Amino acid sequence: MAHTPLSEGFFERVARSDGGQTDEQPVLQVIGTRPLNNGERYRLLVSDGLYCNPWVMLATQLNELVINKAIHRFCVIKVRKHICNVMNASKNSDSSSRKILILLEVDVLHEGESIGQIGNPTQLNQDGSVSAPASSETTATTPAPKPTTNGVSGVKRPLSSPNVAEQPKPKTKSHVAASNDLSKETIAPISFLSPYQNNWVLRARVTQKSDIRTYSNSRGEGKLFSMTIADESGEIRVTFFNEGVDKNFDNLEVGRVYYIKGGRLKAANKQYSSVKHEYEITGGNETQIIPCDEDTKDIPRTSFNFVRIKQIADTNADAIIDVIGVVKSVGDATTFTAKSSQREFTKRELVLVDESRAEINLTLWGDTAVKFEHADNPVIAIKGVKVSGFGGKSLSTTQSSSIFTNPVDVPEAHKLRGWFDNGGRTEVVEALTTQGGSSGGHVSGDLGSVALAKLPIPGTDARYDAVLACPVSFREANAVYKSCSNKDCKRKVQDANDGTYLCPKCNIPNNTEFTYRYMLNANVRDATDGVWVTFFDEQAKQILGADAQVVGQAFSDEEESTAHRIFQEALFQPHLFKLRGKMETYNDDNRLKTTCVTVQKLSTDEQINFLEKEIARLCNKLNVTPDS
DNA sequence: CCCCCCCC
Repeated sequence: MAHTPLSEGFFERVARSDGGQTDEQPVLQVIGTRPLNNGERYRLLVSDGLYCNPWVMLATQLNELVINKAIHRFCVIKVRKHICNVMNASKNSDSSSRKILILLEVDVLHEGESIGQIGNPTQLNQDGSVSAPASSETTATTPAPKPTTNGVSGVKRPLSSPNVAEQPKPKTKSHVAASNDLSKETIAPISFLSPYQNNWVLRARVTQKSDIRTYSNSRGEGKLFSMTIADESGEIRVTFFNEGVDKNFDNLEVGRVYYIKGGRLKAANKQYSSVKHEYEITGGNETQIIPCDEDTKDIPRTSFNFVRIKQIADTNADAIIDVIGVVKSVGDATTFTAKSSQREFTKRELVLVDESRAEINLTLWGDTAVKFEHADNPVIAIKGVKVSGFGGKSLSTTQSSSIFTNPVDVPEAHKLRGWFDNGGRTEVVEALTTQGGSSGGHVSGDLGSVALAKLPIPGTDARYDAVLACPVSFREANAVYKSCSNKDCKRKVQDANDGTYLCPKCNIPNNTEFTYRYMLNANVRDATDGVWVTFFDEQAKQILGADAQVVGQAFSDEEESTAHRIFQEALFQPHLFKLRGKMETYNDDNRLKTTCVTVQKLSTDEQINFLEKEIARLCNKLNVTPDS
């Protein structure tokens, strides 16, 4: 079948050019495709008729072409736009630099089936170089390449075209290097790593390094640290244990480039890491790490996968993500004792904001919390921070989080700096974390209005809603009850009508004492609706401004008017109520029961602030910008 | 081989 002629010799011209850039728009044939990182991007085996080049990647925006099979085996393409990434294995050895072509714009000229393979192309050298003019097919006289078990680069793993991939490759350069000179070995791109390859050597920058952590479990105890390394192709997490910690921790520096050879690959558990790679490396005795002090400009300095703050609203709790934001406010470091474990903790709360018009609370822990003293609104980038469901959504550092303050190599940091200093500072944005959170449990659903707080809850979980509302009516008569006088017992006592009160729980005989406590039903209303809410002692006392003893005594003394005045004065006072909604079955009826968890009296400024944030939230939801 | 990461 007739087809457009291939641009014969194109790969040879690329190989022989400086930097690999040509002005050509070559016509090429795709011999095979292979997904990398679970289809995150595609690597192609491509022929120009004379040479077959495995170092071709499809730009991710063109993934669709492979997925919908527009690009498949033996199809002929015209490359409208491409770039060439040169990865230097060694500065002093041009022949060992590898040129990776990334196809940016592609037209598919012919489907593949009816064409078949065009010509009999020769595989390029493993480092992407050309040994001899393709016209002189003298491959038999050139030294054989290292056996494919070498696996240095991933080339040996057949793409979808074994007949081509397994052809003997012409080779002029030996890749057997002295073990202490990794720089002479062929370098594998990180994104190509898989457990099916051995003997790889990476040239990668350490972009993040954790502290050393010890652990103790049923299998014993030990210590470990992990780091993220990156090259132009991607990033991967590397973990060292025990002796590996002693051997490597002090020698590894964040920001520096190393040759790394040897280590076991295993599936990465995404649950614990934000690093984008299907696998991770476990270092062992065989692992060699040697600093690369040559020109390393080609290796990226950072490897973040930032999630915009607004996007965290839709991110599951417990996810580990990378975040960048301006520190809008910094709390003090505080130390407290956890009730459950009696252990002492130090934490510090920050508020992070970004251009997505959203802000979120971030809790730092331990040493990180103590040392974080930046009052001047720095930009911080965090690699590996945990999303928490507390108070809506919040963030919490873990021992493997790394914080980069005002990072110079992160373009987003400069953009954020500019945004914050030119108006962002005073912009009203949506708060993903309700101030102070709710008292435990998980928060879901919308925050902000009584109408939303009244919606039934599917399932059995509780829902927490923060509303700015006023009490408009009280059930005064049943506002207080006589409770057990025992400290911390809130049970209602039975009045024996002989001056003694029996608590069914504490069972103190002939107890003449009791304590008045509130269990107050109030109708709480905002512009959207009203809802009946139960207030227990502490919260009721806050809105009424009087102890239950005062109200109880007034009722008991038949001075209802005294009690009534207390209720009257509490009407229509705006508060920020945290409401807890839970479905309850009552007479076969499934209805929402609402109790008040916290009460906060708001100043006028605070009320305005709350309403502005609520407007910002709604605008974010509708994707509109509020008129100022 | 970790992966607990804390509290309201």
